[in-house]
Amino acid sequence: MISVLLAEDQAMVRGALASLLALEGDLEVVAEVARGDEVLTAARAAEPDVVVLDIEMPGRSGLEAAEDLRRELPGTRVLIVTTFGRPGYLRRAIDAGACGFLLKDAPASELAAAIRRAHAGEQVVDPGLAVAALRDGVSPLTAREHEVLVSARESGTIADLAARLHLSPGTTRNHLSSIIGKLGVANRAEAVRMAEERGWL
Amino acid sequence: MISVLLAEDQAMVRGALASLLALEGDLEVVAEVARGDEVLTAARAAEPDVVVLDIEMPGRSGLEAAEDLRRELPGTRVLIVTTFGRPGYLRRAIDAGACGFLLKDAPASELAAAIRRAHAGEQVVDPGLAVAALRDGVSPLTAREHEVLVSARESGTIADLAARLHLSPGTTRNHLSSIIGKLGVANRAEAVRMAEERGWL
DNA sequence: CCTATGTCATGACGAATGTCACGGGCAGGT
DNA sequence: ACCTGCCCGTGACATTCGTCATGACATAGG
Repeated sequence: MISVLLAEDQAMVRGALASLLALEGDLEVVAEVARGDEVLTAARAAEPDVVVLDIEMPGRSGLEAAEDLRRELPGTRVLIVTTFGRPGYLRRAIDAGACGFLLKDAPASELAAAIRRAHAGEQVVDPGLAVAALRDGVSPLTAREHEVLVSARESGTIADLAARLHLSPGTTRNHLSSIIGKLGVANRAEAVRMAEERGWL
Repeated sequence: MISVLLAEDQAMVRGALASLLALEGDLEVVAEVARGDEVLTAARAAEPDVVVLDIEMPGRSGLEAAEDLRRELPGTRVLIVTTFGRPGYLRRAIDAGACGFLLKDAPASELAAAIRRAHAGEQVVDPGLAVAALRDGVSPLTAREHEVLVSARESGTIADLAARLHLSPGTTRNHLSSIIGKLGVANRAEAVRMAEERGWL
């Protein structure tokens, strides 16, 4: 019997996945959470064999939760299941110690199969996504540039951005210019879009 | 016995929802599709009582598919189930003749309940979302402005945008200026963000 | 018929943006 | 000690962007 912790923010999807797994004789959903920051405590309490993590969740992303688990509960296997086939997500998932990376585009039957393989210690990764991750490489941005771009996503003018980052406007523009150059785009708007779709945000 | 057509692009979610509905004794999933442009033909073939539509789908959005169904198969009940609680989505869903509007944030048990109520001829709408739709009102943009904003979402500079729309750069800027004014924002980037989160895209 | 509204266009103005050159400070590695 | 890379800042420059005034044309309504 393989015990499973399910972390997924959308209640309807979570419930549906649970009922899907309930059909399998050898799987048992022992806990469900809706937020990334509830994963660790729930995992401590339920001691599941495998944790299935969505990425986009309130509180804490699935990738961060995966790091928590590796640090605090190294025995548990982690399986990332997400909507978005962002190459950067896959890379970060592997860096965070995940055993597998599955897309919600995959047929429903694959979830149970992936859980079994993860439990057996195998790595489960979508092959097409793996080559995309290799092609796009790692983010070329420095840590600071990353911060700047993240803030730039949700703040209009440069003055706002500079104020939020406690920077001079000139420095802010220099960072943005560097980002734009590295990404080979024309605007900071396009830089944000590219970084988002690559999973570099 | 209520027959259901399930339209949802993510295979895993679709399969999970199907297995969820299979647990209910009075519901039967008679067809599943992954694309919006397959809904109509599948509905003609399967003649379901209720059609459950996701909004974001390739080929044709769930909202467009709902209009098709009302026009071609007026007897079928339509239930929209979506990730995003955009007020504009709700409004457009109602305009398209949908009987219900459900969020994937809602508990899984509500799906079956909503299907039954839709089949019984009732309207199923999230109350909080309804007031939000009333508060935000309809999109203030003209048809042309709407097009401009849609294109602006995925094209960097104004010159690109003008070329794509076969417009003069000056005209393009005027349209954008008008949009920005109506939406009360500062950038076209912010205009895009606001229109997206309101469901006006 | 007149008016309001939307579309398209031009030109001009100020503000915001992206680029570049330059310099100082601070870490890590050779 | 030296070099390299990153961070922070300044100032100047050209381009882009948002705004405004203005005008032409078409359509729909009173």
